[in-house]
Amino acid sequence: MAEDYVELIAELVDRNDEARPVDLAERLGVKPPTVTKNISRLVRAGLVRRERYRSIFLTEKGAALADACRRRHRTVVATLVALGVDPESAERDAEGIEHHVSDETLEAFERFVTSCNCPLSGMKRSNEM
Amino acid sequence: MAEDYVELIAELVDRNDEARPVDLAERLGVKPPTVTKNISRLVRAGLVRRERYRSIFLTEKGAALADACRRRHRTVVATLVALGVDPESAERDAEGIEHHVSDETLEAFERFVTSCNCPLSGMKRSNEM
DNA sequence: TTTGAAAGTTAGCCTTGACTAAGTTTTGTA
DNA sequence: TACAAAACTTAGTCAAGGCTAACTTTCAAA
Repeated sequence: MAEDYVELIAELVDRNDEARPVDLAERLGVKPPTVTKNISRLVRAGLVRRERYRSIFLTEKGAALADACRRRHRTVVATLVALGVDPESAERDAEGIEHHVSDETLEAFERFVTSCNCPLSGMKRSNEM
Repeated sequence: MAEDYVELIAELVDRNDEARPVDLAERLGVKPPTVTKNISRLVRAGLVRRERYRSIFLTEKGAALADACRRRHRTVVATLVALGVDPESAERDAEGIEHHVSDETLEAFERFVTSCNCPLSGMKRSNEM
């Protein structure tokens, strides 16, 4: 849960200079009270800071986690695409897959996408039957 | 949850001709009461049948789900290995990843592992730097 | 054949992550 | 500037999935 939240908060702050609970709720497909409750957990975990009725921002620790998550997310998406998955499905599946990718597997993914010199469509052509 | 259970029940029945709660608990890393409760949910879902104090077996519906899960599991593991992940990590990561692999992504994985004619070590050699 | 240990179940509790309903604060606009 | 709508929070509920403690059933060995 924490990973999805900090990843999205980082994205929203990048884009809008703030992360509002209402936008988090919309993007995560949950209702605002759920966001309030989960943000409280992230505050307790030292990942975000917040003032009541105000937007949410990452702490340094939260920002570090978000960076790692976003990097891993991009690697998973790139790997799926390189394997021939269309970008929309890749994006959707990566959302779930990324939380189960160990450091070791992530490194293998990185080696793989780096070794294909075709950043977006990947090895598609050479893997098709 | 259901997928992990039916997959494991199928494996245990294959190996021992029955799936005992105590073995399920051990393999899933949970306590026996947790298994009892979850098996009740699977009975409600029509995936397994059970008599009190007896072993657990899959219904036809459960067996079909188990087959699909085991096939998908093998494909995910094979894909990770082909990507250069060592077999132990691949097995571990697949356990979590498999639940987030859509049909479309699964097909891409199948095309990929089929296109490498090296079933176990995969494209490792050609992907190494 | 009895009996004790192993296996299984029940009851009750906890946390997580979702929800609705209802209240409070903020904010844009008339 | 006042006030209605939007945003946010609080309170209370629920299901899933975990646990321990305590009870019942099964089974094997003496």
